[in-house]
Amino acid sequence: MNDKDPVDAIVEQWAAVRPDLDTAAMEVFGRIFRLSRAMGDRMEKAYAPHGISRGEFDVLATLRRADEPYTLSPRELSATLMLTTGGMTGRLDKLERAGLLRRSPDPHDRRGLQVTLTEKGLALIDEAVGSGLAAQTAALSGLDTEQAAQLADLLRKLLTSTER
Amino acid sequence: MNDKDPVDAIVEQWAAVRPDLDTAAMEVFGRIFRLSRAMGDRMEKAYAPHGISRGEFDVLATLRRADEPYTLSPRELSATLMLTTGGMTGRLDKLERAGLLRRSPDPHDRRGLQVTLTEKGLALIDEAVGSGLAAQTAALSGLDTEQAAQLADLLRKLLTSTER
DNA sequence: GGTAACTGGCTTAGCGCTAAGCTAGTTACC
DNA sequence: GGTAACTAGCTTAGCGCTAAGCCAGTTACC
Repeated sequence: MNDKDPVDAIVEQWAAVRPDLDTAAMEVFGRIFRLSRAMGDRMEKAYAPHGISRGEFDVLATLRRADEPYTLSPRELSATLMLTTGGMTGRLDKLERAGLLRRSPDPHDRRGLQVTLTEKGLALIDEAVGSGLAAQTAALSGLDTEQAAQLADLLRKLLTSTER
Repeated sequence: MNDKDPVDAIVEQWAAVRPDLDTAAMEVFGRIFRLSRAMGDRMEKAYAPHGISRGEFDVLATLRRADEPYTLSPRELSATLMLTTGGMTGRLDKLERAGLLRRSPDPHDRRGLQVTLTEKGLALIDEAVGSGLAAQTAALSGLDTEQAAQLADLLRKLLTSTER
């Protein structure tokens, strides 16, 4: 079963002091937690040279995926990024100050805003997304193509079954 | 290939606006990020009835796994939990105030401390760990035993190849 | 045995988030 | 057409973390 990893060590410790526990699920989620944290740190480092944080990347990337004219409302952004509106206000403030996006009034609803990528924001995200994907691809290189596909499939199954 | 999930949707959007990008690694890490966040929220809810947060659970669980006499130094705790010493000071303060652990001087090193689980802390963690594992087991129930084992194996491989 | 480098735990400032509440503007309904 | 319920975005207080720096105590080395 390959080398032991930190999660195996924890599972063994539990087995020693609490042999009654069923730790099977920990073998999956314990690793997901650790991978998420480790990879999150790497993404942060991958984006840092572009002058943005991971959270800010997510905002720019969401606008980029919206395609021309790269416009969404703060509400749409906070919904897709699972962020409170207060948190989104802060991110937009920083990105607007950096000249990467622009807030303008929504012509159809005077309560609302339109958030649009600037030229500078578009150029930056188009570079940064490459750095991020490269970091992820490198981290995945320990698995061959078939294993990676199998892993993605199992994770999709777990995600859809969990999100309900 | 099963149902589409949110990560599939994002991958498709990227393919539409930036068909040059290789998004294969995103299929793995995008799901790991989402699962980690969703499951993290659930763990928080699983521990809340016991009056502790997830971070506090981790401290108590690490002491519990240390076995009798359930004692470690703040330094050891912050190292295994990948936390700065400042962050650990805060967690220990809260848990000590709640009577779940005790700080006492290290007899061999007057700079150091020994952190020990109290009776109350031991009783609490022994209950809470069951709630946490139950939540994880429930979340994993969408996969059969073989799929779960296969997923755990692939994640172990990814984790060990990544942590270097 | 005295000094320099290091280590353990704590404190502080700063960051990014949430939860709750606010105001301005919109929708539904009688 | 007037009121009640709702919605968009922002503000504030509070939380938990990190990074940096501090002091007391320990180790290494000449």
